[in-house]
Amino acid sequence: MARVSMADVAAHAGVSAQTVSRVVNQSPRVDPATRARVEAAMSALGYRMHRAARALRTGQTRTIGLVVSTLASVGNSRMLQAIAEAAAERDYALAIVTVAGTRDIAEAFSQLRDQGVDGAVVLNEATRLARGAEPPAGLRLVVVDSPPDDRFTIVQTDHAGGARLATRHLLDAGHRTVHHLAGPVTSFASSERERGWRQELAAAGIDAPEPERGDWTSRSGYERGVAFAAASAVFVANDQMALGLLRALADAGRRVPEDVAVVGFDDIVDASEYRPPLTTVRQDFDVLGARAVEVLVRMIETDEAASAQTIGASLVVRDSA
Amino acid sequence: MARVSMADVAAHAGVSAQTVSRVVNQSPRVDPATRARVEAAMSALGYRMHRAARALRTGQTRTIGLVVSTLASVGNSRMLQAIAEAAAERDYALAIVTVAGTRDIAEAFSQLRDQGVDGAVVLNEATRLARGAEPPAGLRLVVVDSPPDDRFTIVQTDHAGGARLATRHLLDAGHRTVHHLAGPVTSFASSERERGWRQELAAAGIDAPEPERGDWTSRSGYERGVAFAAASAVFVANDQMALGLLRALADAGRRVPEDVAVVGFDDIVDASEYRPPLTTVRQDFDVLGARAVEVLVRMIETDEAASAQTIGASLVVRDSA
DNA sequence: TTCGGGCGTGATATCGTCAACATGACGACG
DNA sequence: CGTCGTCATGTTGACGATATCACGCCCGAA
Repeated sequence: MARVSMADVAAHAGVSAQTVSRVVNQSPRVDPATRARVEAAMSALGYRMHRAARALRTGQTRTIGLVVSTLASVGNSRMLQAIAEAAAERDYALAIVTVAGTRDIAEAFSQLRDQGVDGAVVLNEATRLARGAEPPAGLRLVVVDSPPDDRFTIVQTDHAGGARLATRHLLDAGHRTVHHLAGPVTSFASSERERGWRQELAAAGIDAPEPERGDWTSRSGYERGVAFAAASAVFVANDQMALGLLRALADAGRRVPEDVAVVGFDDIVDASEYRPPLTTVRQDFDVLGARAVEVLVRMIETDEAASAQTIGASLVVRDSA
Repeated sequence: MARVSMADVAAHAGVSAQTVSRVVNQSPRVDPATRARVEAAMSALGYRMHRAARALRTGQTRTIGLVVSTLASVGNSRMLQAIAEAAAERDYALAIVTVAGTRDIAEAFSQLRDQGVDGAVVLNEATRLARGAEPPAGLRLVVVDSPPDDRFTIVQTDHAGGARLATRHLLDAGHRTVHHLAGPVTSFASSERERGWRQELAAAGIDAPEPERGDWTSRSGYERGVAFAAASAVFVANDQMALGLLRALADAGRRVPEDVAVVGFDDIVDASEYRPPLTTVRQDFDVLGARAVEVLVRMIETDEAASAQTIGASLVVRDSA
């Protein structure tokens, strides 16, 4: 019943433990016949690597951390799933660290260091990162959606480009201007989307109206929604706020899309069942998550810096605009 | 820059490494003065435990695994967050393992074993668990929402009770019967909710109409929704399907709640912004997740079996019924 | 023939921690 | 006053893997 170690496998195969190690680590310096014998012994005994032992010796845990503030946002959940799968594919374990209200980013870093992760993906903490704690030296970091920063590598959606697509779509439909319900000022994604919206309006020679600002939740979309009762076109910074806005507009007796056109951002799964089905900008969370892991693992294994990656966003036209 | 080990702390404090170990592990057999000296040395040098080394020696990784099939469901995301926080509070690391299409539960167990977790929480895999792989011997398991099974401990919401609340609410409003849009047959939560609905109807002497069946997604709610155009009251097995149903009813020219009353299940954050705001049964995901971790950690640390736990559900009355 | 070098393999030391046993000091008790 | 128990602390070895060096062997070049 005891655990099977390399020594057991070695004895069974009539070789030394070191040779077993070489087989496990795919060293080329092993005779094919020996390799086969060792592999047979491994499966006969049901050998499994002892990660802790390897970690102790090599200093690498083959674990990546994920720092996330909230999973209430549908996007974060989707990314988490993509990240979990990408990590598993590469045989890395995934350790989750949450950053809740009082527990701040510094504490998250400390937790990562304690757990000895080889690197970490950070979701949505750009501003806190910038303000707050210095990441522990030597911890490789990939941050999703962050302003440029040379302490880590960035992977992001082309928020501004997506916002331009949305704004353009509304302008092309003949609206004289496009209003905006933005996300919180602390969010990089939010400010990028706002920037794209301004750019596209500017390109059309239109003065941007003052945006409203929510906190990503559908409730805030509803609360800010009254401000748009007189608008004819609104670009909303995410789908969940768009949901609230749709209700606010209905309350105000405005029909969508006849009286007001609405475009969201994210394309979360439920967006197609909003009333009306929401025209929105699709973020490819799966690619984003997979890419973040890919970049991080490359940084860990080659010890080279990686350059920033931007993933395109596309417009999904449904009925709300 | 090298890592600070117990030996370094010991040298700094003028004691042996074993004494440092005793301080770290809160052994009572340490003189208070010595303890203070060691603690001072630890903070002076910035000592951190090396988890891998401890794991190698003790055989315990102080890590719990979380097996989850999908995070697309809002409930799972919420639970994950609660679990992450509860684990961090107890100084356990959390490792995520996903069970995607082809990668089945057996593979998840194998992954857990490789990672050497001390125990695991399994979300929503009751049926696969029952059918499929035997969990590795010695792996302590807490399963959320599962039929009784003596191989693991169960933590669950009182789905049936919640469903009865919903059904009762509709009957009390004067509806002659209550239709049901159920979840997939493979889901324990779904069958429990269906059971509660049937019970409450039976208690009122009403024959249960044949339920429709979706797959938890809002899209399936819309697709099955047409079947309820003639209904006057519908209990939907989760909020996301209710969203789709609301759209289907609107398409059919039916007003909610005037023509049809709808009650959902879960109380996800967006439910209050559905049109109309959704009356639904609230599951306390935070408590559920926290309880799962609490039970699991107790099982790990005391090596005793724990009994099943059921968390109550409550009705949140809004405008849809 | 001799020597250098590549190749497959083995022996040994070590990563940081903790379990088990050892030690020395001191006080209680008969 | 000798013996024994308790307490604080130290010493040793082992957990399972791998880095490093060392060893034979065989082949080709000098």
